[in-house]
Amino acid sequence: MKYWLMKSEPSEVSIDHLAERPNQTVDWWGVRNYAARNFMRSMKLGDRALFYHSSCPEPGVAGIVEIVKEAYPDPTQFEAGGEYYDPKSPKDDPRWSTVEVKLVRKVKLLALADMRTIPALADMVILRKGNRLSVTPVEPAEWKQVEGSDKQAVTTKHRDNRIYRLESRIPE
DNA sequence: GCCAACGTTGGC
DNA sequence: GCCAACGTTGGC
Repeated sequence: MKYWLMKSEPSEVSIDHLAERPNQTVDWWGVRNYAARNFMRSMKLGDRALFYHSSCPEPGVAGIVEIVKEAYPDPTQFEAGGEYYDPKSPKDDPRWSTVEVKLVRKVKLLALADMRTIPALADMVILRKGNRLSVTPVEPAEWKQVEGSDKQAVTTKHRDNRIYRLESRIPE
């Protein structure tokens, strides 16, 4: 299984759109960049992706999604007059692809500003200067770091005065 | 709104 | 194939 990061503008599709429709899959149409497209074409069923909010007041990782349908031709490239129409895309060899995802879970927002302070994430593609790719690969160690970032360590003192640490998931 | 960084286009 | 001009992304 591979890991990815996929950007979405919350004004278009936010993590709450997915959370409100838990069983609905989301078609990731509209990618018009070859590098991002190639990453989508290499995605496999069951791969997971960080759902990233971009171009918004607080950019960052808002959730985790799973790939539920592998790459197929993006229908919007053939919609004449549409915003994503590409007249140069051959019908018999479509230029643009899309995948479908579904929500695994929402996470407590891991803000971009905070990601920059986490040493384990220093090499993330998304954090590199000038990076604009809307779909990027994520290293397993980076994934582990982000995936666990909304687990809060709770310290409890018991009667015997020993200290126990529990991992508890923060709601939302 | 600014601007850095990158991708795409098209003339040559 | 080069590269200048232009367009887009996206954080700030």
